[in-house]
Amino acid sequence: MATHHTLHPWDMSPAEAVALQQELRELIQIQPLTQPATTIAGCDISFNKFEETVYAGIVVLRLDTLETIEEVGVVSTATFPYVPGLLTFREGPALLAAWEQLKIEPDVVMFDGHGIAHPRRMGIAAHMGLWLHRPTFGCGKSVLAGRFEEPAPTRGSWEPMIHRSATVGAALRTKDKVNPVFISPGYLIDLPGALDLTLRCHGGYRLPEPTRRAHLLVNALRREHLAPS
DNA sequence: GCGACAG
DNA sequence: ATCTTGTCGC
Repeated sequence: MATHHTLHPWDMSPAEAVALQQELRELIQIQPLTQPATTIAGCDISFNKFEETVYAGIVVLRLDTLETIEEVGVVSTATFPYVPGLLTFREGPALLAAWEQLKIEPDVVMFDGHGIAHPRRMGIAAHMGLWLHRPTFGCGKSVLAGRFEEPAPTRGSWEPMIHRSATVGAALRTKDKVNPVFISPGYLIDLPGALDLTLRCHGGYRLPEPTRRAHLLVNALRREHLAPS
């Protein structure tokens, strides 16, 4: 099964988490993929409002056929609250637990959230890349940091996301006339590479298949947990 | 000081 | 994120 080494503890205050992100940002490497990817994983979390139980899931698919080749789900407990900019501290631990259950080691990982399109360049995709030692990028449904111009209405059109004079991601139209998604590299991949993979994962919906299937998986896991059959 | 603020 | 049905537009 997939493994990872301990990078840092998770039990800390929001202020300490911010300080840790400032240290970790120095480790981020944005560069073209060094190996062509064959498999891609999508990660997501689901939970009931006001409850601490979280359902984390990862779906692995082949990039050429978009066929699902593995999926794992775990039930865990979140201790950290949701704080904009500190999402990793709430969802990261559960996702790592799910990762440990994988038999396949995905070539690249897509997250529901941002990579370096973050106030401190340490969105969940960037942060998890450091833990997984693997190319990662984020596909968010809304913006956390940065500004952008509206991309043309046709699928494939995109406009850069600018934050403090730097291009940190892109607003990408994954389907004609639907709101764009926000793609940003996290680790060991660059923006062109992340955009290419996202478009290759099109299954007819606004959200790319890895993240979309992971979302369906964790919601199913949560509901069967409430109503066991 | 005020507004913004991934999931 | 989650709670939820129908409905307007392409």
